[in-house]
Amino acid sequence: MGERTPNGVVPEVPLDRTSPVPLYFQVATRLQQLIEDGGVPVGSRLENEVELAERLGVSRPTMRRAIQYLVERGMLVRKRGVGTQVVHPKVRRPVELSSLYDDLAKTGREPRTEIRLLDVRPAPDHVAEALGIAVGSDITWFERLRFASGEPLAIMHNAVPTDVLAIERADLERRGLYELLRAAGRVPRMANQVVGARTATSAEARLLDESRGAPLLTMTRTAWDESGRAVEYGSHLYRASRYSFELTLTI
Amino acid sequence: MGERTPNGVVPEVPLDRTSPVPLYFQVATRLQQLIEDGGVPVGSRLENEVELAERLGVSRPTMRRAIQYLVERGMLVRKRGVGTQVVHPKVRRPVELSSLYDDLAKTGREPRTEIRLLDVRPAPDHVAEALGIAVGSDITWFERLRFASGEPLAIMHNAVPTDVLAIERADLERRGLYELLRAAGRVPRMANQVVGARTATSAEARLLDESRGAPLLTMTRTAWDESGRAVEYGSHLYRASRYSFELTLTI
DNA sequence: CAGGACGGTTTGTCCTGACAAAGTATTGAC
DNA sequence: GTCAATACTTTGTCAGGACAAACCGTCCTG
Repeated sequence: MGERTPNGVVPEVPLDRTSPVPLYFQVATRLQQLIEDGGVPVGSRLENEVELAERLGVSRPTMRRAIQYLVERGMLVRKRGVGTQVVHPKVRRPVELSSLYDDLAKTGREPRTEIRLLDVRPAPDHVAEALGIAVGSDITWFERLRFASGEPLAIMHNAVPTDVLAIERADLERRGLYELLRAAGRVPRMANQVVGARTATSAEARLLDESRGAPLLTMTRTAWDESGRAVEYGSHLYRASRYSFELTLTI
Repeated sequence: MGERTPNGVVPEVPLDRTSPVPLYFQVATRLQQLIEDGGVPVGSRLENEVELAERLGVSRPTMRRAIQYLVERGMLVRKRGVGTQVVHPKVRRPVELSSLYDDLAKTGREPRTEIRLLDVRPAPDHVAEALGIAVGSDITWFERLRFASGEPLAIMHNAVPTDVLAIERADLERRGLYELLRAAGRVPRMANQVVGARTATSAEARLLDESRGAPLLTMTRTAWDESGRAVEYGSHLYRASRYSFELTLTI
């Protein structure tokens, strides 16, 4: 009898079938908690999905969907004929499409923004191309200086098509661009970024409180909303001494 | 009667039920082709999934799975009560976990590698921590200089645990690290990267054919295989004048 | 004419059932 | 003892059906 007993046993889970939260999600969330809290040790094998579904009182497709969800997050690995294993709970979310403002606010680093320029102008060639709009279409163009905890961190140039969102100077000072876009229902869903480096000109150095020739991280980005419409083009400069990009990749 | 006729009509698809390729994947691939070739215009709405399933001769779950696959790739967007829309076919794959060597080879830029150092040593603190192994465990440590089309491009320091893979100098000269890992069955599936910038020291500048103080892109990365085992730690330096990172993000 | 109620459309969730394919372990033959 | 055939376990794929929830447009009422 080839019984391969699993070593990661999932206790019963209280499910709420009246809740608007889908069943598969309730199961997935509970499982994720168990893994993160160490209730199901890393490297252990889960029970097979048929048993699991039966014991938790859900159908196999629902159980599969919950497991699949965690597989996509990189918490579980499945092999046909073998089983489902818990792997490396540290690395989780694929990549976050977040804004600098959000990142700073989340880590309590008091973001502040100084708007150095804001006007409506026809889109120049490279901006129009990046946004996929006609050259000369109206865009709001602005330059911001971003501070964190009182220190300058980045110079940001951005373009937003005027028919996507009318940008007010006052709003932009208090809230991040992405927050404004989200509030207007223009939620960025996809972005293409190019990250590079160069040295600071004297003008840039002065603004960023660095010396001429200091290393800067450059990032240019185009973001689209869920309907595929380009909502933002950005060309940013970060002080390399204070900022770096962190990202998690999965195949 | 509120009939909302779709404007993106999917023609019948020849499906091969004897093929080992899953049905849902055949459907998805065909659909993807149609979108990329412009057969189904961007912005158009697809027929509803029930009809589509019926016409293609598959069940609704299968049809849903095919559509879901393309939604995850960012080619389609669905809204309950509305339908499925084609969006922006340009931006596709989430992120690729590829190696510099592969990238260069693919674009025909003749990668060449010079191994400047290779030995087995106990893992120092920061490497052990990044790899999640005990301090002092044996690793293969090596420094490589990577050329593209005859010009120096990057200085790469890497560590690979000896029990993951025994690295031979000769192999490394002809093939990329990731190719070696894959060949040994240690396929990298997940990676954590931090990208920053700094200026070159004179030693680094000499190697890279730059001048002292030239901007460099820095990248440190830890990669894991599918079982969650750390297979590689890398600390790389790229000439910012010749290299930048490009990535696509989705929520 | 404005605004809410209503109905139709479309995707989302969930279930049961069945067979296929890939690994793993056991068994049996040589 | 070694190796190949076999049985078993586990995940992968697929079908068909049912109801719920969100969205859109229309109609009716005030």
